[in-house]
Amino acid sequence: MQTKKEDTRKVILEVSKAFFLEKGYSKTSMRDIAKEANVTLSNIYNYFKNKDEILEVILQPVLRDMELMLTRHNDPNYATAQWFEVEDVSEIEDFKEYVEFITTYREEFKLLFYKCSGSKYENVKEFFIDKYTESSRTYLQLMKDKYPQINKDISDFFLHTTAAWWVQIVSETVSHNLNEEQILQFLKEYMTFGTGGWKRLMNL
Amino acid sequence: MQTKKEDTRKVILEVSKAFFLEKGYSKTSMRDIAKEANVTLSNIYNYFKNKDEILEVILQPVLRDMELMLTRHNDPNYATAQWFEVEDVSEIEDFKEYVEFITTYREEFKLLFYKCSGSKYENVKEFFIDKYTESSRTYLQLMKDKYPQINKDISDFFLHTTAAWWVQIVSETVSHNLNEEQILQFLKEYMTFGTGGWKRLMNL
Amino acid sequence: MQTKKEDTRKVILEVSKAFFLEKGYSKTSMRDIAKEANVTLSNIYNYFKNKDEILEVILQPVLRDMELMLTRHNDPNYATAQWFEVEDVSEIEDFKEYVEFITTYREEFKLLFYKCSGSKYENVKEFFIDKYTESSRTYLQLMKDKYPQINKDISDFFLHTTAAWWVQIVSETVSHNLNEEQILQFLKEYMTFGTGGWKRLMNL
Amino acid sequence: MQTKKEDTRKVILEVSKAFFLEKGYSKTSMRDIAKEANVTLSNIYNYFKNKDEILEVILQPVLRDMELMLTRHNDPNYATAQWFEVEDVSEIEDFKEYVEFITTYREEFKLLFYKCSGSKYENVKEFFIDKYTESSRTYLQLMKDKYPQINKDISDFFLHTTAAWWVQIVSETVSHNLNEEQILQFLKEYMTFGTGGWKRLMNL
DNA sequence: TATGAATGAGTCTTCATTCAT
DNA sequence: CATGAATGAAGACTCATTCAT
Repeated sequence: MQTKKEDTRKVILEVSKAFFLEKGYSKTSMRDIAKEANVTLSNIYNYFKNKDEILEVILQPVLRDMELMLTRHNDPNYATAQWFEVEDVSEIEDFKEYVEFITTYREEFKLLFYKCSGSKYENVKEFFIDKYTESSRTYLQLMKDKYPQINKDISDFFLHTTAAWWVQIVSETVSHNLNEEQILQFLKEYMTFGTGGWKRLMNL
Repeated sequence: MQTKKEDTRKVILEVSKAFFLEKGYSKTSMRDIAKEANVTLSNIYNYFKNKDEILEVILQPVLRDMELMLTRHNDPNYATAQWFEVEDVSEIEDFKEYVEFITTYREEFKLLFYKCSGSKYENVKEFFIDKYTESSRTYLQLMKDKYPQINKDISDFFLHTTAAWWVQIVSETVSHNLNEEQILQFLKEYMTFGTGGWKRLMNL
Repeated sequence: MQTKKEDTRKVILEVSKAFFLEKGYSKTSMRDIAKEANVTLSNIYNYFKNKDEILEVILQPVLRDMELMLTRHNDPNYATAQWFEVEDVSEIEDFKEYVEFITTYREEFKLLFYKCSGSKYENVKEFFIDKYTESSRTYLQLMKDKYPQINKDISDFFLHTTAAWWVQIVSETVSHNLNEEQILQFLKEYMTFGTGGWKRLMNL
Repeated sequence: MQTKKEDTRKVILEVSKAFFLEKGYSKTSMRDIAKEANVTLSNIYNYFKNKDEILEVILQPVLRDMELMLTRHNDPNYATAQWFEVEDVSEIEDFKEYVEFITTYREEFKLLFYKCSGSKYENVKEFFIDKYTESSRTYLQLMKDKYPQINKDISDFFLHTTAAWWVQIVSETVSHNLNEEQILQFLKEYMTFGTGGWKRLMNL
């Protein structure tokens, strides 16, 4: 039976994703994929130039949306409106967006954070943390402008650390298969803790 | 000419450590090590029974001391005396111990946290996080006994998350090559932030 | 130029068989096979999953037919009709089957009985002897029912020993390259000797 | 502590024997031996020129005595006095010698028959069978001279086969750890069976 | 005699990738 | 698009043996 080109491609991707999630990138062989996808080994190379590219294609969507999200959150207009001014944490708007994001890309995140050692993405975590740190830095600057009495000596490393915490949270939310409700409950705790922490640290 | 056994052993260990740090455990081959150490491949096996054992020997000291530290910190007497009752964060005693620990084992930590996928240690991080979560849980229980008005609904996942944060911090302190002073400054921020956060979260 | 898959496979099998017969299983290396078969070492693994499987494929037919033969001969109806009731030994029916069996699988038997130490078949001889002993035991029981005056004290070890003799005979028939005629002559002697022996031993 | 030369040698031999029996010749490494014998690996080579020689020394006594026994039994005077003229099998003289021989060299026989594949002795069985066949041939010739009416057409292969049976028996007696009594009982069965067989085969 | 150190040729096996058809 | 066949470099590990001291 003849399969349409796009179908084959899709099957390869699905099978690869499943294997990567199950055994990890480097412990999945092209042969594994070929066999499970009912495709000849060599035919895979008609669709993807190598093993790395398969992973690349799989991760492309998350990475793109992540990028988008991060740049959007770096927008000054967006940034200042938030967080530690809030009393009732559940009011915060972008919770929903965040939760949806996580649940949409659950598997891709797992892949990204736990299963791609050996590939060129094995240091993605660092990359995101750096991006997020950058984002926090900008935000903090805005805060300083707005509230001049603020503690000015927050180290870059501390920012880095909170960013890392955040990324860690995303990856664990995903790996522990938290459902939407659990995520929301957790986020409240996290925000409560976070606002308390930031306020004290900033002498607000 | 006869090289003293301990010399060769040391060279192998040093070379291995360097390679592991540079390229990661699984991308370092026994041949790499042999060549760089000016030793025949097979001779390595006169010193270590396999690749894993090399890593084991390298990591043994950190792991032992880490274990010691963790069990000591799990002592209830020790646990309650700390943290968010403190006003001036810099008073806290074991900062020094912690800092020394990190600086002593800088490279081993890097190895442990970033470079040993493919070895039997690839899940140490999870292991430590779990240990630490357990430790936090105990601590929280003690707090609840002491302050009955405390917020009782802190989720286990949140505890897990803070534990992960902490482990993350250790690993980053190390990977960013923070010097003692920087670590100390950071720790103060961290404690300040943390006490603020916990107090708010617990309605203290 | 593309060789047909079955050709290469066949060549590998033939070369392997020849080597195994010549040097034994464990002293034949995959390299030996590859070189002699004009195939890359790794290409062998496209046909067989490991060294053991090569031997397995070579021996499969004999083992299957052997199994068949043994189960068929364990049939009670079959068993009692035979042997020491016969006066003229050459009447016995299944001589032909047996002889054909041996001549068909001459080389495989050699392999099986003399050349596969180190492989998972290294204890086949014991296996067959045990099967055959079991078979003899059943047969003897039937005889006891039929001829109550029979000597009842034949030790299990003796049965084992005759079974071993039989298996030994098969393996030697093969290793000495006896032709059909020689086998037949021998079988007559064997039957004559055997009936004489059993009759005396059983007081018949 | 200084060990006397002969002691070391003895220890090496004992340990080797134990290992060979346990794991087989080729799966026992010189290192295994050295470690267990508390001797340095290289020191073994001061006592034996290589691995094969160790086995050689271990097997030397059995082989020598076996040789002696075989040549003695080939003596015409000795040969004719025996076997199928006897009515009560238990009268036969050399049973005791045989049994003692087996029990004395039990372990060496095990080694010889089951555990030395990979060594130069891996075909000892064939060697013994051939010797024994030769012996039977001589004996048969003597019989023919004495009883002219004897069936003259006993094939060499049949002789070979009975020789093989005999050797097989020795090896199994040993591997099944039969005690003296069991050996004796078995020998009676064997002789009874054998005389019955030979008489019928020879038309006596 | 004894030792510690070292060696080199060897084992089987894996895998991403290429190439002619 | 698809296939079957093949490849080469690499992987970890083993082991009898030698050599300088």
